[in-house]
Amino acid sequence: MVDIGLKPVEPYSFVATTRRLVRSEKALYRVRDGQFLRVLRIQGRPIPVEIGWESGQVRVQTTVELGTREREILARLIRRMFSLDVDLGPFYEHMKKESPLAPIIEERKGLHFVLDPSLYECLIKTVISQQLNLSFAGRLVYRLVELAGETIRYGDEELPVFPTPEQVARLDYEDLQKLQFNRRKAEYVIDLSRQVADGELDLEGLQSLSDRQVVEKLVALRGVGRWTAECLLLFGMGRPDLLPAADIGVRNAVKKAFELDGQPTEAEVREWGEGWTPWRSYVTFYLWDYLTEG
DNA sequence: GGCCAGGTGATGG
DNA sequence: CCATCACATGGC
Repeated sequence: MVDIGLKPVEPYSFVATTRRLVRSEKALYRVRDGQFLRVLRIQGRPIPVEIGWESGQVRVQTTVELGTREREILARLIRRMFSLDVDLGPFYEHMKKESPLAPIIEERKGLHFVLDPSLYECLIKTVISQQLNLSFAGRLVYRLVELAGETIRYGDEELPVFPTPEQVARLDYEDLQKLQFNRRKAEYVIDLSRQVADGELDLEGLQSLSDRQVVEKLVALRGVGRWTAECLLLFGMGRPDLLPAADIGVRNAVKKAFELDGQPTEAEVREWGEGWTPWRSYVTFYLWDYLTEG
């Protein structure tokens, strides 16, 4: 039995931060009266975890017995995933005179990233999402999880576990084509998983590199372009200053916020974004939220 | 029915 | 080097 309270750096809004999970992460997060339920791997062992908010803290619970070391790892993972140590004060200060973004940002005070628990999971989900509308992409992720991952029982629920690289590496391209992946995407997902499983691709080793070095390493992989590399830096690593300027969502959000007639080009978005340094990831994230949540 | 989705690599000039 | 294209499917 584990019950941990984790205090975030203020300002922090749990409701705003987890809203995205309800909408587009249904494959892996179950919602039960304001609480989130998902399986996290702690030292390779799948642990079902309940995550909620109580009196100013993130409350993490599981009925599974954990040792001291495992509890520490779990606490650290949750702190990283929910960005509990990120101080957004300087971001709000930096953006408060940026018209017309300031009010959009102000409305979302306390909204933080929710990072994926592993870079592998982030990479696979991002590759699957390439060029697809979010709802179809989410369905493909869920089908992959169902096909390749295991499930574990927690109370009266059967919970999906995101597959390991080894589990996906064992699939054939045709298995994913049957799930309505296009041929090339099936190849990307399986080939990348095989490289991770074989130890050719050390994703966690990227953590020590600069943004530029990470992009350089990742775009060398088949199926990974600049957009995917930047998303990994954003949603896998929580790096604060990435601007996926070619991204259709960012461009549509800029169009909406600045009331432009047409979609801005990648170069135009980059030019505007220069003033947002060193917080461009958070601007991106707030723009996506603005676009999807109004 | 056509066009676009939180792109990418293959192809052909 | 740059423009164009296919890719699976769903939503509008």
